[in-house]
Amino acid sequence: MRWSKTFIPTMKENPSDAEIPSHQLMLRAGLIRQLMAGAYTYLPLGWRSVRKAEAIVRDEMDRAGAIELFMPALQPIDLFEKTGRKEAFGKVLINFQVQRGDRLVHLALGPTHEEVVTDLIGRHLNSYRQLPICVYQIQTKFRNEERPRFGVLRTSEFLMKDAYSFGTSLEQLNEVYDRMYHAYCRIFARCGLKYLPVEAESGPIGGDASHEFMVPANNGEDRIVHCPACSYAANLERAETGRKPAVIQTSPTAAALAKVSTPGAASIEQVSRMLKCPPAQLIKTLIYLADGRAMAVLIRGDHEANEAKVRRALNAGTLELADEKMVRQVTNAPVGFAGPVGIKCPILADHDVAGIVDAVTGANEADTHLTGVNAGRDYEVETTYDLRMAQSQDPCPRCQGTLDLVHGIEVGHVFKLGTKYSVALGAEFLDEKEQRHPMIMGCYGIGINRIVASLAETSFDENGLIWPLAIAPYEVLVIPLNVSEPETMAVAERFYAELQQAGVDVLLDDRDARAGFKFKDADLIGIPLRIVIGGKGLKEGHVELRWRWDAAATKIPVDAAIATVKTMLAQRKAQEAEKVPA
RNA sequence: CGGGGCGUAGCUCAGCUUGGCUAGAGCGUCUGGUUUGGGACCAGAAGGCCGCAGGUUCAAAUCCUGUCGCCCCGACCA
Repeated sequence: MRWSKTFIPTMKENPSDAEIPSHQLMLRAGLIRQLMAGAYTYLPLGWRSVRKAEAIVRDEMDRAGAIELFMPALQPIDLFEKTGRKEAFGKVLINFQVQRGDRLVHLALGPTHEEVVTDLIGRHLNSYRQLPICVYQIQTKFRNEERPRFGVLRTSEFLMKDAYSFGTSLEQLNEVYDRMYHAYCRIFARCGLKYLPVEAESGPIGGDASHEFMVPANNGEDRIVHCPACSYAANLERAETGRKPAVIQTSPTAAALAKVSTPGAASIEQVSRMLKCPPAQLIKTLIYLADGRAMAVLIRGDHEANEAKVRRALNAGTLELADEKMVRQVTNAPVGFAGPVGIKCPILADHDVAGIVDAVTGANEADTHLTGVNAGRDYEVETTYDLRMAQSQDPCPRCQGTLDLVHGIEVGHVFKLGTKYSVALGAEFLDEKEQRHPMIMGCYGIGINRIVASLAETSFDENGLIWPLAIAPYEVLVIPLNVSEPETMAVAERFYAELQQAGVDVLLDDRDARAGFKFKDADLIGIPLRIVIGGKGLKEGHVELRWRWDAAATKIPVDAAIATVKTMLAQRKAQEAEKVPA
């Protein structure tokens, strides 16, 4: 492509409403333009990168045995009512009524396609002989994001690869799941991303039923813990810690229990300020309803409870914070003054709670707290549990290492669904014994735009983007220094034609602009290999080749240049391919 | 949905506090010339419903009310 014939609106200055690198660079490099909050146009350069990511995803899905199809974004609302997801999605589901003849049709724009695909497969596949099957599509999804942000990272309309597997058994599910997991590793590696598969909340099936694929990035919205020693990784909701149950014994130096008046101080922060003690000295007493029964959960004041862990520790089906009435019932006090001493419900304590000497807790009495509270003496717990969110520096649950807390961008998710949708929509099969069973499903998503955005977010320098060969809009950029010099242009045109013939994605900067100007643009849009033609170099018979990530260019004789470029590209591709798991 | 910020030229922003002549600058664009290896220089030009609506006033980019949009923090995110 000739630069003068395409559309690459680069910008020297940062638009004021872009704050994170990927957003700024994608705008400045002419990859995207915003239409409204949460909706972006992909300009020619950006779209080429998206298409390359899409091609890699498609290639690997096919390789993993998934079958491509294409479902409508328009869906009847009834399907979402049948699965209960109209309520579950709430306002996120874009849906509306349209007039059709004399009636109204209620439609939704697909936020994902479990309903449609389950309905489809359930209608047409009925026998265990036809299973397992895994289908996928690459398609625009719609979600009315409450708060779109970070440029293209969180939008209301986005390109997603979504795959769905249907099988007759958990074994079949696990087999597809593993294949998808492996395909995902290959996809992200081929895209040149540094990625981390992390354990995620797994819903009804339990176990290792869900993994998110994360790209570590400072501006990522998700938080993940990661052990550099053993590569354990999990998202924050899921992350275990390697802390051990505390030995419950009262310190010999323990102070006496004392009541203090704390009028109006109902939060950790208020109490800590009023009593001039650090939050870590306080015990947060949260009253939960576990399957309808009240339960006091003790967490150190500076920590955050993890409800999923509490639910697992209790083996409870449902867990919710108790309302004010229930809190009054078990504590005889308004919300904010609960404590373990004398409380009228069972107690569940986090590991870090029992070791606090002379803790401060609510006194189960309005406007009053207790000091000198010690486990074993003032309240009883048999053992302690891992009930809080993991933190940086926590011990690793799998090895002797310590955990890091990093931010990440979720680019993919594999999930064992089970039978939730097949039961709701009647997708059943007959087994060998002519018995009817719901199909066992898995779903597997990849945010295509996020692949491109997370590269932009993690691969750049002060001059602009740095694309890996696999996702770069063009592989090679040919820059004639001076387009009005016939000798220069003759070489540039020849290179351009020969590279095109060789199947190389090449962009020719044929603009009549100064060299420095072209160099700045070249660095900004980040094409991996740059060929500079003209000036003294050409008179001496050579051109310059430079990788975007290298500091200096190499001089190559004009006649050897094309062969060298081909070799360099081949070598680089081989290098990038080395990182892809077999 | 709670909190905060911002809407003036394609982009970045000044002007608004304390109302007053024809609304400014830099970058970009166009024309001509000089230049030509890291976003050049000179001369000239075009480009504005000062987000929108209403109000106050002799007079509004500026003050008031409403509204729309965008950004950020938080809540939310199968």
